[in-house]
Amino acid sequence: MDQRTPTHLLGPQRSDLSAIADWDTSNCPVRDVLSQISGKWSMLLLHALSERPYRFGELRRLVPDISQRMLTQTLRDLQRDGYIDRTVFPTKPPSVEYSMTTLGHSMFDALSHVLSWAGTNHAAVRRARETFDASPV
Amino acid sequence: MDQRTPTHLLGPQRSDLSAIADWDTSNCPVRDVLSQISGKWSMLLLHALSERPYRFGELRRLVPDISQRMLTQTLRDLQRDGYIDRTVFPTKPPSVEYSMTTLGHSMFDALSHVLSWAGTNHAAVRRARETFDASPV
DNA sequence: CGGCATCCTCGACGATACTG
DNA sequence: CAGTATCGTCGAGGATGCCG
Repeated sequence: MDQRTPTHLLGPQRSDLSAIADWDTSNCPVRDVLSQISGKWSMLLLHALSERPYRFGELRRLVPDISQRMLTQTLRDLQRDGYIDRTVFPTKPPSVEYSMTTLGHSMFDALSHVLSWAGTNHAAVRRARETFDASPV
Repeated sequence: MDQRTPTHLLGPQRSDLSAIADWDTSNCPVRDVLSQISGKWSMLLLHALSERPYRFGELRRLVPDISQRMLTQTLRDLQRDGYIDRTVFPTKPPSVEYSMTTLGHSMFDALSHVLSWAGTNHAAVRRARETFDASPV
């Protein structure tokens, strides 16, 4: 095969690129999963909830520039995919707590590789960008 | 701190969530990097090029449902960020080869953790989704 | 062959107001 | 407090045609 560790972008068991063709979002596992966590706020919320559970209002204050429409919707999507749990406490007024599931934690662990890469190599990317923009070859 | 390996979503050296506030795309390293590779076609092309270099037309045939406008643009963006190289051979008619850089390979290695997670856990996510949709609590 | 220029669609996301 | 409903914007991406 190949020694480059290029993984299952395709299917679980195929590593050839012969049939990339028919992979729209609906039948490609990778795109199906990633399309949900690549939203504007998903990673921010996942990061927060990876530390400890938060209530709706707490998350709002943590991320002041998120509209509450998107906060609601993003949390719902993350819950739908099984990454976070939503617990309602029948207090008065009601309070709702969001917490990360086991599935969510395992996903975030994988994601953290990319996040830390980004933190480490951000400068290199910015330099590459500047170089490229300087000489529009 | 914390033992959960939640990484530098924030800044290079801070692991508190106290100031998530002022992180728009422009001053958050993670979002700055990820916004470029989370495009519709970026990962597909990165995956292909992680195996071997390809020419423009080859990539078109590999991914038939990409418009050639987006192929050009995505390749340009990846080149701009330093992930791939663009080599023009002055043949007649001209041919252009795209190949992954060292930076690109190191980034793709980090990304591969997420890709393989997606491949492994796609079924679990789909099940969670069905369960959620079944009972709109 | 490997593009670039133009026009258009459509869905993600924002702003605002109202509710149990 | 934790949402839902409605309307509006804006840009990613698609379709088509031309060029060195």
